Amino acid sequence: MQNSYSDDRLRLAARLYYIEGLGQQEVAKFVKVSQAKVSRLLALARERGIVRISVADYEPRRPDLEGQLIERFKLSEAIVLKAIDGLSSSDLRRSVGHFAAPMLSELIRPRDVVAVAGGRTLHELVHHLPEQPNRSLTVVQAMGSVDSQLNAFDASEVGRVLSQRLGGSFLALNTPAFMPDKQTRNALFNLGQVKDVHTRLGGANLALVGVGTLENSVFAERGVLGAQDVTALRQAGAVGEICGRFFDSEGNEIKSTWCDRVMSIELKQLRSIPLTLGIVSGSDRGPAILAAVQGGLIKGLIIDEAGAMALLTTPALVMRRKKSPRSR
Amino acid sequence: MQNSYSDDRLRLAARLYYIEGLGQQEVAKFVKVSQAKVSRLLALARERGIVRISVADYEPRRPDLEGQLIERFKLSEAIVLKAIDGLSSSDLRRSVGHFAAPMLSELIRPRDVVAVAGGRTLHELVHHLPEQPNRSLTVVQAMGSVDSQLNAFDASEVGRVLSQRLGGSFLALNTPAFMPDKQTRNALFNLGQVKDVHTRLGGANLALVGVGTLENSVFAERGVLGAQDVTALRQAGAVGEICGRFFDSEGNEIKSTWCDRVMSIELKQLRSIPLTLGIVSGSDRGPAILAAVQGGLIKGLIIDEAGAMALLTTPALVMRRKKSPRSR
DNA sequence: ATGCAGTTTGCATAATTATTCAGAATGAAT
DNA sequence: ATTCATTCTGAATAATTATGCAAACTGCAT
Repeated sequence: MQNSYSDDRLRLAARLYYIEGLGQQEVAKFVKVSQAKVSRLLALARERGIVRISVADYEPRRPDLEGQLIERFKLSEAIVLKAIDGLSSSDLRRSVGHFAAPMLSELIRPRDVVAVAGGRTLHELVHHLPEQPNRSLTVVQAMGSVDSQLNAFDASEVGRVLSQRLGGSFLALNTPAFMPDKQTRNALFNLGQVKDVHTRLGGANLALVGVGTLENSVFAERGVLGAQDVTALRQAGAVGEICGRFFDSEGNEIKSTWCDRVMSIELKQLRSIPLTLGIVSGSDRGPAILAAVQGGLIKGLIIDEAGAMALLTTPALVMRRKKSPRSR
Repeated sequence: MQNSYSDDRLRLAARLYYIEGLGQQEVAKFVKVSQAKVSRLLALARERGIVRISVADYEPRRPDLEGQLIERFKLSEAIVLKAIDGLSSSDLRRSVGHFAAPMLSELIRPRDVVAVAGGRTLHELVHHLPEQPNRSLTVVQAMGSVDSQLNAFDASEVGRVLSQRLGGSFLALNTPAFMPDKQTRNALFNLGQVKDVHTRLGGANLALVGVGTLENSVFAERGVLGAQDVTALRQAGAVGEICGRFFDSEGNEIKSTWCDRVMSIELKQLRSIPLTLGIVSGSDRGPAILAAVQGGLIKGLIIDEAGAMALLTTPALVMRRKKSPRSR
C-alpha cells in the first residue's frame, strides 16, 4: 500500500530531471532503478505536487469583443473565443469547443432544464465538457434527428453526451427532424412521448442551439436541403435557420413546406426561454445571427473571434426591435 | 531577428501541452504548425519563463553529520552529501561530484591560489563545476603525474579543468609523481620551473586533495604500488596517503623509498595552508582520514554520507593531540 | 528583379519517454 | 511453510519528443 519511495527520493529524481536537465536514463543511474521506474517516479512526483508546472495565463477569450456584442445587441451573455488564423472550419469548431467548454460548464447550474439542438460546433462543445456528473440536469432534445443513421451531430447525441458529462437525465425526441408531410408530423406530434418532450421544451430555462445559414448547415451538408430548396427559401426571405426552422431578417419563421414538416422546438418557445445560447463558429453567419438576435431567438452567443468580428461588421439593415431584452 | 511568434501563441501552446496534457501532435493542430515547431515553441516558452517548473527542494546534504564532523574533528568545513545505497564506487563518486560541485564553487573565492592534487573523486568534482570563468584563480598542481599516459585523474588534468571552469591560470608541475631515485628527484626539484611551482604551493590559501588508503588509491589502481609495497608501508606504520605521501596514524610522513622519490607538495606545506579540503568518497577510508585530520593535513572534508558515518564510527585509537586546542 | 546571408520551417529520423507485459517480490491468510 | 492475491519491477517495445538537414522564406544590398 505504502509506496516504497520516499518524498526525498522523488525530490531527488525530480530535481535531477527537471532542474538539472538530466535524461531519465541518467537519473536512473543516480537513483539506482530502471528508466521505466524513473518515468513512473516523475509522474508520481507531479501528482503529489512535488513538481509544479505553471504556465503564464493564456486568455482564451476576447473580452473586448464580448463587450461590444453585449452592448450592441443587448445580449445577456457573450463568449468570444480566440482562434488561430487559417484553421479549417472543423479545426475551428474544435478549438472553440475546447475553450468554450469550461465556460459553458459554469453557465449551466445544477438543476437546470436544458433544451439542446444539434450542430457541429455544439457537438464539439459538449464533447469537451469535463466529466463531472454531479448536476442533476434535465436535458431535453429540441429537435429530431436529421438522418436515419445515428449521427454524432444530432441533437440526440449531443443531448445524451451533455447529460452524461454533467449528470442528469436525458429526454429524447425520438423522431426524424423532418417528417414526410404535415399530416404525419401532426399525427406524431400528438403521440404521448413526443408531446411530453414538447411541453418540457417550453419550460426549459436554458437552450443551446446552433445557427445555420441556408448554404452552410447540417441540412445542407447532409443533403437534406438541395440547391433549389435553398433558392426557394431565400426567395421567401429566409436568412438563417435554428433547429430546422427558417427565419427572415427579423427572426420570424418562414412559412414553407419545411415548417410544416419539421419536428422541433417552436421559435415561440425558444423566445420564451430565459437564456438561449447560440453556439456558432465561422465568419459566414453574420446575417443569420443578426436576424436571430433581433428576433429574440437567441439571447447569448458563444462564438469565435473571427465570427464575432464578422457579425459586428454585418450591416444592420433592420435594427428595430420587437420586445425589450429579458433577463434570465 | 524578431521571433515571429507572440507570447500569446507561446502561452497557448504551453497551456495546451503542460496544463491540459495534449500531445505535441495535438497542439500542433491547434496552433497550425508542425510538431517539430511545437517542440521548439515549448522550449522557447520555458526559456522565456512562460512555463515555469518548480521542484520541491531536495536537500543533497546531511547537515547533522556535517555538524558532528565539525564538532568531533574541529574541522572548519564539512560537506556531507547524501547518496543512494548500493551505488558502485564510481557512481558514488559521480553522485558526490555532482552535488558537491556547486558547494565547492561557493567555497572558492575570486583571487584564490588553489593547490590541487589528483584523484578520482576530485576529478568528478571539478568536472561538475559550472562553467563560469570569472574568478581569476591561480591553480597550482600539487603533485606530479602518476602515469606516462595522460590520465583524467591526474592532478594536471584536474587542475587544468578547474582553472578552465572557474577562470584563471594554471601552473603545471611537469614531472612524474614518482622519480626513479632520490638523486634524480632532487636534481629535477632544483629546476627553475619546478622550484617555482613548489614555492607557489607553499603560498596557496586553499588546497584540494584526495585521501587514499594503502589498498585503495590511484597508485594501487594504476599498478604503481604492488602488494609487497603495501605490506612494507603498513609495516612502517602507514595508514593513508595524500599527494603520494604516506603517513602514520598521527599524520606524520613515513620515511621510505617512496618519500624520497615523490614529487609533490610537502605535508609541512599542506599543514600551513589555511584551508585544506579532503575530497573523498567511500566507506573504507576511516582510519586514513582520521589520521590526516589529526595530523592537521586536512582541515575540511567533502564526503558522502556513508563515508562520513564510517569515519564517525572509526575507533579513535590515538586521540592524543600535539597541541592543546582545547580552547573555547 | 537578382543574389546573398541569415532565419525559419517541416520532414525524416534519432533520441527519449511512457507503457505493456511477464515474472519477482511482498504480504495476508491459512 | 504454502497458497493466493496484490503490488512492484525492469526488459522490451510502443509512443512521443527533439534534432539534423535541406528547402523555403525573409530582409537587404545591389
